[in-house]
Amino acid sequence: MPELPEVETVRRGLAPALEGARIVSAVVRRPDLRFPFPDELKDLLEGARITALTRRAKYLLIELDKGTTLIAHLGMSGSYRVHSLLDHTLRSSRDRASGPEPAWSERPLSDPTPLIPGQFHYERSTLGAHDHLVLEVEGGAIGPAEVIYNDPRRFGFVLAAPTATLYEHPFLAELGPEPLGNALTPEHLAGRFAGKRAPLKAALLDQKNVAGLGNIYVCEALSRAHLSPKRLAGTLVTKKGLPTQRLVTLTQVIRDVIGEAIEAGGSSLRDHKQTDGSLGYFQHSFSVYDREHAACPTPNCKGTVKRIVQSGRSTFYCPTCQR
DNA sequence: AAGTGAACCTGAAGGC
DNA sequence: TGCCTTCAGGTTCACT
Repeated sequence: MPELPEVETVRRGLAPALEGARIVSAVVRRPDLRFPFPDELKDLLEGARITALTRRAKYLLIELDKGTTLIAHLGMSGSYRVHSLLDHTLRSSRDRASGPEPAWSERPLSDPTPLIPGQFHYERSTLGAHDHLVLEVEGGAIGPAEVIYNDPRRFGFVLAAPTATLYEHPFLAELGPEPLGNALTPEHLAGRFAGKRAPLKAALLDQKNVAGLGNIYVCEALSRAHLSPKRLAGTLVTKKGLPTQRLVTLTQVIRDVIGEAIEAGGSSLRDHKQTDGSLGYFQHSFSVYDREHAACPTPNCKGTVKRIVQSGRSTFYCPTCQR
């Protein structure tokens, strides 16, 4: 699922449950995802307080008060869901304000001890085969809750790194600038692209050049910039190593696309849901992604969106107006 | 050195 | 219905 806007949406969805919360229990339901889980992950998590929940590129960074930060990646199919364990009365009054009653279970836990004195504790959500990590937390903004990581394809992972040297971790050290940060400039990209013979599609997917773009948003950015995904990256740099006007435009549309997608809650393909079960809606704004044979959305362009394969992945673009 | 393709997994969708 | 193929929002590794 996840490119930068989707991961940022996940982060925002998890923050009310996790930030400032204490992890009451952790269940690790298999020994590994793409990589083995850290040794004693369960012991590391249980009793820890989450002091910050941030994001870098497509990585979620879960900072614990033990001097350790978890580096979590969603791979292609990872998702989190949050299941409130709040008292029935509290949930009812809150949910009445914003929609229909949710179908939570009212059966009490086998352990009748209330999580918080005076509150009733409801049954945990039913777990499926691909629910790999289950955290029970309390003390975040929404109170007691379960946070469950699901990942059918298991391309995602959770690693632990010392907080003090977090950004020296191999997965973070070489990342390019955040698309919405000040470090992403036409000059930066000119420096990265100069002399490069890789097609723009591949150059923008390379996380060392700019962080957080994936197949969707590269296609969308190139469409808006009217640049062919097959054009060589080096052609956007002058002989003196300066950005061309086209590269200035490309830099701006990357910001625009990513910013708009975050505001829309990301893109929901194949029924992917946010942490609260709702859907992002940026997919309705796609210009070209997954729109093969559709009319090109560029004003006055009579072209048709075409699908090609570049380095084994689908690229969607309009050959008429993207040059 | 840099650039391309295969590999890692499961599940959904489409063709026959 | 069922079987087969293809494809999927990512990343790393092994080859030219």
